[in-house]
Amino acid sequence: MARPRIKDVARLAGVSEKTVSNVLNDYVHVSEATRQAVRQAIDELGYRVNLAGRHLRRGRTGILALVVPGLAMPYFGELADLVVREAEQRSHTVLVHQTHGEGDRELAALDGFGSDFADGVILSPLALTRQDLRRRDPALPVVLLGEAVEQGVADHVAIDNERAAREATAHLLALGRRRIAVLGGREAPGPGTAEARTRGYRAALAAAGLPHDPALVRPVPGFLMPEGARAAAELLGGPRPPDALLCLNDELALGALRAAHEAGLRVPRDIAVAGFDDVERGHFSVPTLTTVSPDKAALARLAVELLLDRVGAAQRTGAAQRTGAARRTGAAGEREPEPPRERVVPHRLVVRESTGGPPPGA
Amino acid sequence: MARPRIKDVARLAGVSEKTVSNVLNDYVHVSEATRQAVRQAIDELGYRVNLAGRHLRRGRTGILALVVPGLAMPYFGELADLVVREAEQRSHTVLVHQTHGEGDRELAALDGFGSDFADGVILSPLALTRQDLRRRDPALPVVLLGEAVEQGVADHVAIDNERAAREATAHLLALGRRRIAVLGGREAPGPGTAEARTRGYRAALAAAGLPHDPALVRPVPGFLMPEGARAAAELLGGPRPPDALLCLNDELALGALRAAHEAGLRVPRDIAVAGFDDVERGHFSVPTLTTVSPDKAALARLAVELLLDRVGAAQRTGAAQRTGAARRTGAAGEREPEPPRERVVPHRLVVRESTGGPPPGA
DNA sequence: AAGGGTTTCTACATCGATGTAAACCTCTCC
DNA sequence: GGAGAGGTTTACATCGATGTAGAAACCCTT
Repeated sequence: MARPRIKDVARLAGVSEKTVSNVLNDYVHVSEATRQAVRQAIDELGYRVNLAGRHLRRGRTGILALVVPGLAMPYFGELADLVVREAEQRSHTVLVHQTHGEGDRELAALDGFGSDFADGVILSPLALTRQDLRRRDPALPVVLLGEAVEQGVADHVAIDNERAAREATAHLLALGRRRIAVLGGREAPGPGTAEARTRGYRAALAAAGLPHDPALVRPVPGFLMPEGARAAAELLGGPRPPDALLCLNDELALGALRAAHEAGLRVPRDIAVAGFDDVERGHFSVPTLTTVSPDKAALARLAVELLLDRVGAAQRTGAAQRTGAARRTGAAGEREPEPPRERVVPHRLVVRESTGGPPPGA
Repeated sequence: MARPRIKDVARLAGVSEKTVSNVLNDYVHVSEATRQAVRQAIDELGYRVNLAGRHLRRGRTGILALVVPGLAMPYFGELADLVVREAEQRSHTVLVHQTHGEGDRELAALDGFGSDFADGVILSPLALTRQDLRRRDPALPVVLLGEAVEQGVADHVAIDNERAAREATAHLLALGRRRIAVLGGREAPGPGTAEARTRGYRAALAAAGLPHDPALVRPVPGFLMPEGARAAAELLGGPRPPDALLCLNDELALGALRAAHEAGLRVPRDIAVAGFDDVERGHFSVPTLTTVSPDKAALARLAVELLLDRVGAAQRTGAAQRTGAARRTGAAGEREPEPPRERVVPHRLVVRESTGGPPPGA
């Protein structure tokens, strides 16, 4: 009637509970005969292991937390899709949290719920500082996406943002554009996706021997479409309008396309527009969007891979620390953790109509 | 050093473990003095309850599963955003699963992992049959979104799809359009979002005394942008092209806008386009998109509300069945479950440029 | 001051699965 | 034939929190 327990399976198969557990966990020293008997009892009862019990005993949940600004943003929706698939392939489940860009929520992910439910956290931070990351519970495996923080504090996966921005800017320059604005750009030094991309932009300008006009670097608070539309409208309606917009994500770029349309400008004739992220809508916008396309699948794969690797390591030392044996001998689990790893994911510039690329059919 | 347990708090505060537990759970009969002492010990040690232990004991995880076709689809991304927020407000966490429209994955959500991790499941099914739902474990609380299955099998939240489609069609008719195609339409009888919307479409035609041309009902496999583009291209390039496209979601509609553009047609002059879902992208497309806007926040709120209500009920009976008391008296927990509830969420037709609405600034 | 009723608190068992250590086999080989 | 090796199985303790039942402390009443 009620959901069967290991005890019930054991009784039916005429063996001990531990033997059932051994079968469940593919322990080698179980005779074929017993294994069969247990398997049959399991099938007969429709037994499925209870994760609460296993979790309590093992200290692992099989859940990974994915912490992103928001699923309503297509880039993160697409990314979450891939992370969920990837985790699934490795028999893990994904718990999604949204930060809405708020720093304390990012923090909470690191020491709050993170360790409660999840074996590890994949975090796409916007506001975290280096300090925050230093102060985190070192027992919780973390992988960072994007580059909102300095390197060397945790495993980290991202594209080479500076190079990508340089290439995109160079592409616009090669089209003959000379006043290129950066939507979402930020001049501040140090880490941060926006900062890195802005550096790449300036490097490209410098390489072309062009002067830098600070008025063309336009920060935005949230990297959303409305902000892109507004910022673009202001720039395009201003005294010395740009002839190209390098938008630091596709949301901003799609907003900018709309703004250009409303301003009665033709894209790319009057104004060229490029973005970052290669979200699917950019393939179908009018015009289609030139963009820096990160290898999102690789990003997701690497993030999950690095994380599970850490989880495994934490498990091994943690388990050792816990067992009586290790406790007795003392020094067992005190291995130093591996140093943080950096992984760079490939990207490519996809040229579409918004910077003079061919129509999709061509 | 290691993470503190209730035992440690109890020792430090000089009380029993149960008293600590009582403080943690706001049990009333704890003197103010002890409460303070325990609180202080908790703070001092930085204690946080271990969810594995609690889960095992209580039989509840505080996790809700959200099962959708895919997060890469903006509608489900936006919906997931809202569900996560809503669950958070009620101190629950959301686990996301993707079905990619595959029926067995939807099934797995109902009897597989669903009950493993989650207290309940919010499911947006595409392929499930009534049978599938009947056969599910009745102990697992489920709320269905959209209308892929007949009513009466589980709690269910959706807009009135038939009426919505009727209104949208009526709007197109009022513009003078006479050949209205349905992208994603399906003529099959019975349940299903596409079927309901197609019925609404036909009802509107009938009400206007117009004939029905089956060639104008164009099914699509996955409701994605490329499919919308392709289907629209074929219709628009066909022998008797339509003068309006009722697209059964915004993805299809955005794809159709692109196809119209490539066919050299002006929207809405040559062809009017309307969608469903009101994804944010439609506010910024060129032209902006007329769409049926469901009250997504209400959808998310109701779904979580209904689900938690069921979870609470299941908990009460389940708990009763488990305790010695109930087991002895026998008949305690055998209350019949509440019958399935239907909730209709409001929607409205938002008229934008793609059917002749005003530009956003106006 | 005894009795009845609360409040406050604790000892213990329990949720389900698995690690440990040791018992029990079976077989080999001297 | 008995020691030894190694495979197979089991009893028991354990992970951390909480429900139960009842003891202990307290309060009020008559």
